[in-house]
Amino acid sequence: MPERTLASELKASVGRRVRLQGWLHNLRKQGKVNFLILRDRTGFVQAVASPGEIEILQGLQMETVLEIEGTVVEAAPAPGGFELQNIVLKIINPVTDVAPFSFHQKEFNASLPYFLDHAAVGQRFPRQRAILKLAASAVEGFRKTLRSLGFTEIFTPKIVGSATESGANVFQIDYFGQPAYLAQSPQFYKQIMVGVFERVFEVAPVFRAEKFDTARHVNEYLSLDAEMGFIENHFSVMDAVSTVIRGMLQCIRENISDEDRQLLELEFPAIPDSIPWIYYPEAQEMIFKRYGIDARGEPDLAPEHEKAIGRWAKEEHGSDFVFVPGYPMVKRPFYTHPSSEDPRFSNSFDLLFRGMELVTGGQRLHRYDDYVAALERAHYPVESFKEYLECFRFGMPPHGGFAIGLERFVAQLCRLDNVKWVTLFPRDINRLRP
RNA sequence: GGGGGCGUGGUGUAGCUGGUUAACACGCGGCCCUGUCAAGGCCGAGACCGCGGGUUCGAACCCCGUCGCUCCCGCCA
Repeated sequence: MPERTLASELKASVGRRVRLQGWLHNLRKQGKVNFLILRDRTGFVQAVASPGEIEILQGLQMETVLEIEGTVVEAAPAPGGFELQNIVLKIINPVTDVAPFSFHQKEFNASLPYFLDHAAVGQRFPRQRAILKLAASAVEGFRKTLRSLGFTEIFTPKIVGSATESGANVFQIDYFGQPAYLAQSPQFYKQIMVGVFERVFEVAPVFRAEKFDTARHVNEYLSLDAEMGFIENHFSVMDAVSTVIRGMLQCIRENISDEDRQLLELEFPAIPDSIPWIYYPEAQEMIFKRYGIDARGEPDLAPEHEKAIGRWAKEEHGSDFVFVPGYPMVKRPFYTHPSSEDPRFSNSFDLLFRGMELVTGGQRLHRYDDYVAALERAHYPVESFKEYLECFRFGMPPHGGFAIGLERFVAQLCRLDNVKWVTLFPRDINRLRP
């Protein structure tokens, strides 16, 4: 009995008797000649069968797990040019119920809520597999690029004793009788680790107890975090972000198959050698003058403003990405480093991707006294940040970092209308399962 | 915390200026077909139109309530 052959290896096995295993993806019965499509992790294989050869499938449904033994034949009319003939089928695990989806349909005709209810099966859709594979490549690119820049990967706790930023928006849990929280961000830990490795990154979920129900929020998402020491200012961090984004796109480009690329109708984004940037107040002036949207003086950008800035970047600079540095301090967390020119504004930035906020980053405070002052200004008790602040008493270099929302990156890249298509089993305001 | 939209066979939708056999596509079952590839053709099963109440001679279609889903704003990745 030959070893298992994969769909992708068919070409190399012409003329040989092979054995494939996978799922019954489709069965086109047409009398004397029938076509059976088997799906495995590498793709699809067509097998030609006589009525007698598929008799065993009587009463069975799609997604039945099968073994097909057959002879590989080069056949011009077969998809891909190769197919199996003279087959012998063996049922590995029969399916008798009708699946909630028909995966072989060209059109993806499932609504998001129905899809999510049946995501345990729905993720088998070729389109979903393509999305998830792309997400994996994005993360691989993130890791690869940062490692090449001298960053060390770290793993920080997700159960924490105090809230990172405001105290609101955290999930509280019962930790052996005392209150604990799910980490909203690895912020403190990655800063601490700058004192150890200078440059660190982490790929991990973060938890946000925000009661939002929008196409771009989920309550648990994958945050691609990085933090680096010995920087000049936030522009040093922006340079790193540019390199990382480019590395992620490059890795996706290298790994994606032509089939997946077509399936997703993937359009690689326009990313010039230097990603354009526009200062926060200038961005507000610009969208007022250019698009008549008045957000001047407002401390934050609304989605509408981000879309306008994204449009401007595309029209003026041919870029799907645009940095907006210089957000007002009032809207940024206490550890944010103020601008040396105007302390009302910060050395922090957002990166917009096709008009959506994708990355937030910036320079952090690095002197102990500055932290104490910042915490007092924000009316936070210094005491509860004591352990976090300890590292700043023993020498921290000027540093900064950023966080990329993976789901948003992939959703924007694939032009999906909701990040939940990208999130394997999304946790949202009213969905805790599957 | 505010605001909008939707809720029709298993799925995705049409019907919604009220009129009584609720339509289409996919899926499902049967039959036909020796080259399909979103196979095709014919036949068939399957929804009393989220739920409750109201208006009316008559409601999937109008009104009220309720539940569910979804999206937007606040926030943010």
